[in-house]
Amino acid sequence: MFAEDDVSEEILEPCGMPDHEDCGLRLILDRLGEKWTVMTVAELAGGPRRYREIERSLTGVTQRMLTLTLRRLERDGFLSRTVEPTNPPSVTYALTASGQSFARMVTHLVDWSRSHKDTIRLAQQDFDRHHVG
Amino acid sequence: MFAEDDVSEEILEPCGMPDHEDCGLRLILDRLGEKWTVMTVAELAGGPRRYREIERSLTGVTQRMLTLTLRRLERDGFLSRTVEPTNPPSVTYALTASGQSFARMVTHLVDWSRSHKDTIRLAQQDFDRHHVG
DNA sequence: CCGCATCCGGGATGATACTG
DNA sequence: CAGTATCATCCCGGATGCGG
Repeated sequence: MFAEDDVSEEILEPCGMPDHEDCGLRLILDRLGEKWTVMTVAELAGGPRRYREIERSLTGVTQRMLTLTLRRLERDGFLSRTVEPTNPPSVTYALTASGQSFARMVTHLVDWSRSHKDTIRLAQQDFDRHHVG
Repeated sequence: MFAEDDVSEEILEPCGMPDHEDCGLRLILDRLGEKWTVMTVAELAGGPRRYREIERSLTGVTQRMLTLTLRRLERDGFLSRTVEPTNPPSVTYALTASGQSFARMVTHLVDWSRSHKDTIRLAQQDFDRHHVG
């Protein structure tokens, strides 16, 4: 996938512009741009997890940001939140069908990143050499 | 592609965490999260463009943001910048091979967004109804 | 035409403390 | 355990003006 063959003047939708609002790409891009979204989805792709488990797996996340991230993913319908009214309480998060589809799309991104990161980093180093020294 | 079938506990790389820095996903996510990246790449996917042409096609972009966006894409090796030393100067931008691959990956995102935006918007409306009254 | 420099506001993120 | 509340901070992005 993501072969290096010709692109043949393929026209992308300039989503986000007045004429193309309905593509909904910004919805996804904004969510992807947030710092903890991908890692959270990645963790939940391994199966349902409790709040504390997710927190431990996301090194450096604060409770505030984790809660915000989970709320937004829940709002998008990507994950479900199940509360066990025990004491102490237990809250379990799990990907929905939509969330699993989202997770699979993220996998494409990860694959693409992995196979291009070296090229990109080299290009950046070249650029930086030519534009400072 | 992006079928709704089972996800079978697929494990995503939690890129960005200490143990997984090398996946390079943040490189891409940060770039995608920026406001004008996708539209710029989309415009250039239609062929080489001059600065002024890109500016006109990106409704609402400021010169500052367009220049920043182009610089960062150039730094990543996604586009080339060719200066014609005429008067007034003429600068042409074009996708590189790497940039065309990037553009194709973006197309996947666009396709996914388009086919899920309704579901997502509905989920958001449901959530908002249940969480405000 | 193609930029760069400067100032500034707002949203995303982080730190810390507190609660049922 | 699973959050909420408050304050501090950083950076993206917009507005504006100048320069080659």
